[in-house]
Amino acid sequence: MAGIRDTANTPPTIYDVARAAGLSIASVSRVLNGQRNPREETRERVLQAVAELGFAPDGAARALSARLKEVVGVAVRRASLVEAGEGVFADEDESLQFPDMINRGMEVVAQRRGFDLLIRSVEVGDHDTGKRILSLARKSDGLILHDRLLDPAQLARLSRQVPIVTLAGVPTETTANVRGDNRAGMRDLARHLVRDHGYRTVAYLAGHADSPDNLARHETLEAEVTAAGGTFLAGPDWHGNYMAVGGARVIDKLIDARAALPRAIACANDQTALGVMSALAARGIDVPGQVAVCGFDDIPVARHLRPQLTTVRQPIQELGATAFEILHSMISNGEPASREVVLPTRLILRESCGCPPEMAPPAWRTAEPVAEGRPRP
Amino acid sequence: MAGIRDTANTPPTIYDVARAAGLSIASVSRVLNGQRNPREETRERVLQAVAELGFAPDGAARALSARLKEVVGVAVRRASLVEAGEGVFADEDESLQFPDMINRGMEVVAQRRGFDLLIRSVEVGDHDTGKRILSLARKSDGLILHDRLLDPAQLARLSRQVPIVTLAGVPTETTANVRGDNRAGMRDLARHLVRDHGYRTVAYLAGHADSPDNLARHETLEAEVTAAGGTFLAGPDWHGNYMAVGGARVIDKLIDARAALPRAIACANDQTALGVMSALAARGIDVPGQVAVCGFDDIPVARHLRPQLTTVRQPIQELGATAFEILHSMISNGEPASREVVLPTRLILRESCGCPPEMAPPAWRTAEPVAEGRPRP
DNA sequence: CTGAAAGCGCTTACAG
DNA sequence: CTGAAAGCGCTTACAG
Repeated sequence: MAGIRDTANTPPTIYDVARAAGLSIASVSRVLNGQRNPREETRERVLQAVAELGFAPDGAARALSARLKEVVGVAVRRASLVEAGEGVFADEDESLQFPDMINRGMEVVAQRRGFDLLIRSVEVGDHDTGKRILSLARKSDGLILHDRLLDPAQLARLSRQVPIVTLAGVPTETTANVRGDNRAGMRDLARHLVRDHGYRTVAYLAGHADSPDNLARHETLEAEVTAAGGTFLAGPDWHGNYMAVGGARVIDKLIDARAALPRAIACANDQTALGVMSALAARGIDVPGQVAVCGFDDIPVARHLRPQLTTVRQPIQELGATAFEILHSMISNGEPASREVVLPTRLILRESCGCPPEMAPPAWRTAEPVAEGRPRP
Repeated sequence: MAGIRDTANTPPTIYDVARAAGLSIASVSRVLNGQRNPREETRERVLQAVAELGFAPDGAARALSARLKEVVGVAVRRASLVEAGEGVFADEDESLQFPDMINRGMEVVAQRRGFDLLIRSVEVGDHDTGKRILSLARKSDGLILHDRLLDPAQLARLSRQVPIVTLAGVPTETTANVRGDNRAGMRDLARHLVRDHGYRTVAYLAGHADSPDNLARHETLEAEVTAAGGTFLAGPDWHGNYMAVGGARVIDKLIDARAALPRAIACANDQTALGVMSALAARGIDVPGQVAVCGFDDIPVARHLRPQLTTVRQPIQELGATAFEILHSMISNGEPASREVVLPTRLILRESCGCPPEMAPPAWRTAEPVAEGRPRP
């Protein structure tokens, strides 16, 4: 009962402040929120009482009364056990750098507006996914959804009640979407592989089948490769899940089945490429000598892999920052500043496609890396 | 005014449910919270109304009334511009894998208890750091603090009002701390470098000076190296900041000053080692041939670096999970299940210390990696 | 077992 | 400019 923390030592309320300042709670509230213009003396007395008591308003009470929580709910997909591999504590995939960096981008701009991020992971396919997202929504002023967490009907229903921005979806009548320019990015990559390196057989190792980004990357790569007269590989044998294990599994199966590998593999994202390179290395297959491997995203590890990963850079933190800003506009104005935002991507050539090693220091050591971003045949 | 979202289409309240079910709001609340045992018919009517309306209780109202927000505030340190380097959008350091993985570990166990994480970054040294953390506390039921965010006096004061668990501090009368076993981990690493590899000069590239973890690692390394008759280097020239830029800067300065480099450098954490290896590579210095480099943490990228990074593994996600569980015990019982938890660490030998390449597949592809964790001279 | 009412700690019209 | 009062949407004694 007598805990360490003095149970009587509960945080002060606005009533305590009012009493200490000899004023009403209304005056305290006004001073604290900068409403009207209180007399200088009133101001000072309030501020002094606040400082002495160490007062800060209770978030719940404030939210209930002001009808604003200053909280944005962020739902991230948690890999089901089936996807992540059996019995393995998949450290590697638990480190989803892409979503983590997006969240960081959101957080930075959220601070400026006085908002915080309420993070919740949801296991997709769970029958109560809808409920889990709804309850997250009721703890926040709006939602940012990573991945495809809800089916279109659920999304349509929920988005009529609460502002929602998606990060891996498509704009709808009631939701906004933020993404990178998949087609431009994949087009640049495809042309580099086919024209600059002359690869004739190129495969696409897919991400989630229900992901519009995945679809766009797939279609663009296919179009470019076939337009150039090359052979394009994709389909059931090439289905990954945006995670390293997914990429590794595809390669393992292919090799076990003694299938011929393509000259180049473009992966749905960097995490997948990481798994692919690892699986190839385990079989003694040289990258890029025998098989070239490329990713998408340019997560920070990409340049530290062996070989360094050629990829398409997305402005990851800006993706998050933009998603927050759009959501914020929906929360404050009732409608989004924009219904769809597409951020530019950029081809980053490193070793894994067959280009020479990158000699420049990593990007974080120089203002503008010189060796990156220009095609080197 | 007429936004896309029907402004009238506001989420249903418990009154709407009560009306639809022909019952009082008290009954609705009881059914929803499983209090007492309502009549079966009552239950059903409520549940049906809830489903039809898509009702979920407002988080703020629930929190205010129940005196429980089911939210845990997580404060992470944001690098100041000075630390992160001038004018650089430090992507690399913005991807702080260690804290992100800790948060993920917290999040997973938090879900089981119905809690969510409210994430806020705070710039340390900011004069209003205390206020920022206080206001975060008032939006949550308790706080988990990464890094040293508050000075002891601030911490003591705040922790009397709200449950706090630290992750890089020391236990106090009112707070609990969770950490890895720094001494055991560093001792194993030190002995490996000195005894197995026979290195005679070893430096410690420090993290934040105010970090107890940093201090313990420093002291242990120094004790082991000198006990073995080796030369130990540390001090002002070797001050990093737990980030890649910090490690790189130390190396750059040393080389610019034409200082002799030690045979081995043990870094305060992996992120620092990453910067060190990058700086050495840029100067054409071979790792581990000329200088051995080791880290601490074993973040997921460590095994993908070039050379693969030898390091001390901390159970990163368990660190987060444990911090949450302790905090939860403080929230529900008024006092912590334990005031200090020390989790075991484990030496992971890879290439950067001079050991042969790791041939086993990465940990996430096997249940228990065979080639790791045993000293190989 | 159920309902009417109080109360959680704020903000904000409404008077004065 | 300031205060008394209502109200935000719930939960929970308290009656019945």
